[in-house]
Amino acid sequence: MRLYDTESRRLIELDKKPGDSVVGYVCGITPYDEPHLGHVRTALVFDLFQRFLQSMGYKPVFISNFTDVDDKIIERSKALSVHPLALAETYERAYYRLMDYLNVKPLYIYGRVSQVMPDIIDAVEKLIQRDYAYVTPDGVYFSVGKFPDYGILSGRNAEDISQMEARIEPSPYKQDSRDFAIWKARKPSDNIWWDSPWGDGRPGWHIECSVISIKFGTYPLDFHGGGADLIFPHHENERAQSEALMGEKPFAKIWMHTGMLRIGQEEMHKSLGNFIGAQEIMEQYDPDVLRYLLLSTYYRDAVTFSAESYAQADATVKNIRAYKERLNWITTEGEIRDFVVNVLEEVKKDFTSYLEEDLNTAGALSCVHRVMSQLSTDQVNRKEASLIRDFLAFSMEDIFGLRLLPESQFDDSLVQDLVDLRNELRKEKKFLEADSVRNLLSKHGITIEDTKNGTRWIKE
RNA sequence: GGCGCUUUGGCCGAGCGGUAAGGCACGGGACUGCAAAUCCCUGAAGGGCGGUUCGACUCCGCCAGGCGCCUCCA
Repeated sequence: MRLYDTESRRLIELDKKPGDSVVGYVCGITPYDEPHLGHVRTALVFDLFQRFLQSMGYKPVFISNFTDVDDKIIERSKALSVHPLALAETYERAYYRLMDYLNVKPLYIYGRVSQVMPDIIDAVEKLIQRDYAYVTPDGVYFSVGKFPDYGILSGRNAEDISQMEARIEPSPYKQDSRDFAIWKARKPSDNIWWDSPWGDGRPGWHIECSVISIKFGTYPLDFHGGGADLIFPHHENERAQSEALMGEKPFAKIWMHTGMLRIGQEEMHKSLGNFIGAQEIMEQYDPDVLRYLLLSTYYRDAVTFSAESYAQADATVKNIRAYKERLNWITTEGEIRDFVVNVLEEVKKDFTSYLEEDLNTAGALSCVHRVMSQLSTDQVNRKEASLIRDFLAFSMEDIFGLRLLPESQFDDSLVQDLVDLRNELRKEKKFLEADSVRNLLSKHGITIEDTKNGTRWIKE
C-alpha cells in the first residue's frame, strides 16, 4: 500500500509483505484536561489504519504516549492541589474510556514520560556528548545549527524560523533562537522534578517521543503519525533529536499527519466556545455515527463537524443498520447466483484498493453503498444474504469499526405484542389507534414495515 | 510576513488527461387504510482568466475565495 509522506510530499510504498510487522508511533495527548473531538479524529484514523493492516495480514505494532510531565499539567495540578501525575492519570483514564466508547482498539503500548526518565536522561547525556546539545543554567538545549537538515519536514528554512516570534519565554542562555529545551531546570514553582547530571529538572516536550518510540519501537519507524498541528515544531524537533541521537537517518520512513477538525458555524457548545469534550461526546453522540462522519473524509484534509454533517452521517448509518437488519428477514430460498458473487468480489477488491491508496476511506465507503443498491434486500435469497452480511462484517465492522448494533433498548417481545396489537386495530379499521401505536414504537427507534408477507419491524 | 492545503450538484464527498463514484436531502412511480419503511426511476456539479494538449475537472501559471500551521495544541 502507499501512504502520503509529509516530508517528501509524495506517496511512498509501505515496503512490507504479509506477515511483516508494521511499527509506527502516533503522538498521543497531554492529559491535563478531558480529551476532545480533535483527539478522536486522529485516534479514529489510526485505528482504521491498524485494523486495515491487520486485515491485510500485517502485524501492526502501534505505539503511543501520554505526556504526563508538562507545563500545563503542573499548572493545573497546582490549581487543583493534586499531584501532577494523579491529574495526568485521571485524564488518561478518561481517554481510555472515550476510546472504549468509540470502539477504538488498544494500541500495542502507551508510553509515559514519567516511566522513561532514565532513558530520557541517557538520551540527553548522549546528545551532549555528541555535541548536539549544550548545558546552561536553565536547562539543556538542542543545538539546531548542528543539524543541517533541520526544517525539511515542515518546509521551513533558518530565516523563517528565526523570524518567528517565540511564544515561550525566551531564554538568555540560548545560543540560537531556534534551539529548544530538551531538559528544563527545576523552577521554584515546579511541583515535580527528577535528579539529573545537570541538576533537578524535567524533560522538554519533544524528547519524550523520541525516547519512547526508540525504546518501544524500531529504528527507523515504519511510520510516525500525529495531528498536522504537530508538524512544527514538535515533529521537526523530534526528528532532529532522534537522528542526532542515533547517528543515522531516517527516524521515520513515512510521516503521516491527520487534518484538523473544525467545528461548524452552528455553535454546538456555548460557554466553552467550540470545545466538544469526552463527556459531551459520550452523552450525545453515537460512536458509529462519529466514526462514519470522521472517516468519510480523506484523513489529511480538515473535516468540519456540524449539526448538519452529523445529521447526514446519522441518516446514513441508520440506513446501513436497517439494511443489515433486513438481511435477516430474507426467507427466499435459492442457490447463490453468479452475479451476486461477482458484485461482492468486485466491491471487495475495490474496497481494499481504495484503502491501499493512502487510506481513501470515502472511496471505500462508496463500495459498501454499491452493495446496498446493487444487492437490494428484496432481490437476494437467504444464502446470498449471508454472504452480504460477511462483507458488511468485514468492511464496516472490522475495518471501519462500526458496531452496527441497534440503538433501541426496547424489549423484543414487548415490540412484538405492540405490533400484533396494531395489526388487530388495523383489521378493525381503527386506524387512528393503530397509528398511535406505530408512533409510540417509532419514538423508541422501532421502524415498522408493512409488506405483503405481513408486518416486520426493525430496531434502529 | 513565512510554509502549506483547498475551491466538485441543495448539502457532504471521491476517482479520473477523453465529458464526473457514493451518501444525505429533493422529485416521480409501485406498494399502503393513510403513512412510514422498502423497491424502481429521475434530475442536478468541478471559483475566474489564460497556457500546454487532438482533448483538462484532472497538468502549469495568474487572480479571487476558504482553511490550517508558524515553538500550548491530535
